Amino acid sequence: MARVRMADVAREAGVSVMTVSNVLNERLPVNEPTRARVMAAVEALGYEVNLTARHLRAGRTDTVAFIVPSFHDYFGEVADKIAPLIEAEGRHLVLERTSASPEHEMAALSVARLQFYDGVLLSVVGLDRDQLDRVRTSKPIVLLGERDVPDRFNHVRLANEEGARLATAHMIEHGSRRILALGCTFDTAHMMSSDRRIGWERAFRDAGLDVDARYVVPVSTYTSAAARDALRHVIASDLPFDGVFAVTDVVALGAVAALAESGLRVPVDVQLAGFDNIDMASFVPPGLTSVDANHEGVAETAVGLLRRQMAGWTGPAEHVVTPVRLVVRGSTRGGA
Amino acid sequence: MARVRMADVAREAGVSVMTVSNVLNERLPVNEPTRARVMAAVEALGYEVNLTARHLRAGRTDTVAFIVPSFHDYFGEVADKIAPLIEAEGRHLVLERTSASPEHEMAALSVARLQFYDGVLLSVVGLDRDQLDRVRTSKPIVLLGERDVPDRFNHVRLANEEGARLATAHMIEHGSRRILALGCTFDTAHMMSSDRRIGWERAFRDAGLDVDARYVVPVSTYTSAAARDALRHVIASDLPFDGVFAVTDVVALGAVAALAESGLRVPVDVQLAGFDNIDMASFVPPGLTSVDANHEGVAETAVGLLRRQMAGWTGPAEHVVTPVRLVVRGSTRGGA
DNA sequence: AAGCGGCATTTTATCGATAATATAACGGCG
DNA sequence: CGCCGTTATATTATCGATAAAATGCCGCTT
Repeated sequence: MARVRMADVAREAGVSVMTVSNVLNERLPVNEPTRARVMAAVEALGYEVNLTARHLRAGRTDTVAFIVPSFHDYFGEVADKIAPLIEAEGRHLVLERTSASPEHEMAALSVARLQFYDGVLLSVVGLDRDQLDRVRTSKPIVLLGERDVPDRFNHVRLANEEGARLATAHMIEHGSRRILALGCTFDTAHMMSSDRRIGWERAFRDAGLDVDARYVVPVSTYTSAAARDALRHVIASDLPFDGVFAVTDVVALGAVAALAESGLRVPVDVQLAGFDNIDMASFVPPGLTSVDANHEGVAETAVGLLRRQMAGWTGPAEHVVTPVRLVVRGSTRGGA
Repeated sequence: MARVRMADVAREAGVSVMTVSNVLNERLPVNEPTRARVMAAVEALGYEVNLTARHLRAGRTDTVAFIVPSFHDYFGEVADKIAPLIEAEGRHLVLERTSASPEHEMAALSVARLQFYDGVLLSVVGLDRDQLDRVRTSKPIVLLGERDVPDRFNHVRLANEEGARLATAHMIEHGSRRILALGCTFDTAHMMSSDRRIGWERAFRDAGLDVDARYVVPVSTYTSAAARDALRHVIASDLPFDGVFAVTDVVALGAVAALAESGLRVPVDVQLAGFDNIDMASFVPPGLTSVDANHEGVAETAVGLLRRQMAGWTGPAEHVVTPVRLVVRGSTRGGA
């Protein structure tokens, strides 16, 4: 592969290896004629630095990893927002995935893997506070996601509860009284969906209405297919409902399918709102009302914290909750 | 970071560094008592191997890169299919992105970056045959995508023309005569959209119908937003149409939005078919007829070719065209 | 009892770069 | 004219592992 070594360039240019290194890294000044000879040799031989050797010696990779549960949908979109921010600093971004399993997440955080990167952004889904606490590394890390995390980690998360409250309150305001919390759960092991359930509950309480636990409908996975199946069951069960708060837009899309096949009209018979405001939300008729998770803001905040850590900041970690806002579209009655 | 070195473990266990290495890599046999002492020392010190040093010495990273134009939608989904196949072999998969620019793609193929990986899967979008021909490396590489590539590279691509033909013929068969080719182009610089245009044309010819170039409607980017805008223009222009073949499902989703806002009913007034069969396609009412690009098959074929190359195969490269099939749903009249 | 083969372990050399330190060349100044 | 501080380049040591060769030890053969 990198058949040409720095030593070959040095020989070709009639200088020492260090001079070549100095020319390429602009560390120590090199006289112009020498410099030109070195550059010519580099060109002639097609030399490219061995990044692995540099890494071993210099301890730097100029690479940041974004470790996600899976590559598609939400995380792919966020990754596309993060990439330019990292590249603007002259670093590379690579994605790794964990399959959302705690073992894989721990493996990704193993000292061994971390060595490859100057910094790591980790979307935590499976690990709990204790497991995270066991991660001992001085590597710059910023955690993303809804789990509870140890104080010493920088952490960026969404205002889940507030977002769910906003969406639910909006549907209550426009006449719904029996709103399913699709994909929500009472299981506090999954913070995202239980936080959003709490927001859904609060909207009811705030409106002076009762909360009915039967309206919390979990899904087996956060996919459209599982959501569609879960909602089909509800429809078949005769539990009456006139609104659906879906825990994510992907789940909401499953709901759209189940509602359509049962002849339930959106938003006339059933109002529907999702969470994340992924691209798709504006295009699925009649437009999906969704809580904008502010990907861009999350990306900027997280990268900012990571940058600070990589620059050597040693102050206390920050725990940022980025604000959300409701984007109203045709799937609720306030929409166009 | 990796503060604990193999030498520390060796000292703790009272053996040489090589013995530790042999225990961990199971290269040479080690007596059980010694082996146990080493393992105990590893545990006690929390040692983890320095992968960078191993890479430098052993020339192996056990990591494969999938280099994509962008992280979201199609590529994210394919990546999720590829990951388990790579992991099944005990390797890691990482994603890098190129922003679809030729410079970035070349940079990704630079000798320097390639060193990090044992093999590379590259989705080619921007590079032409000549540029690819300039890539000189013996690193295992498999190219994915619709560009024309030099013979020496393994290459997997979809049956674009056939897929477009299938979708268009299906709509003709069910009564459409004026079918837009949304997102298609006459510009042969973009093979994917021109190949699909050719398939669209062939369906017309096969049916004994004339091809009208006005029905080829390009989009500025392959996004739903651009597609919606392009279709709005067509609707406003009074060019009559009764079918839309969208060059991708994402483009089709934009079409769904434009049709819905103009009150055009799918499939009664306008039939619609997309390409890729992404997850979303089954859930957007009334279900999007789409050409199944057979992600799974593409992933398996590509990984198979890569595996063979990484195992040392030196025979001629293969150029595989994976078959496609039409998945009929409610957006065309043959559907449920 | 000397010699030899096999196994467990250690020694040595190396992967390809960079940080720190050393040396050579040169010009200015008293 | 010789001493000294700069500047340019070269040497040396090192990052942390692994491949290959060397050593030491044991029992077994003859």
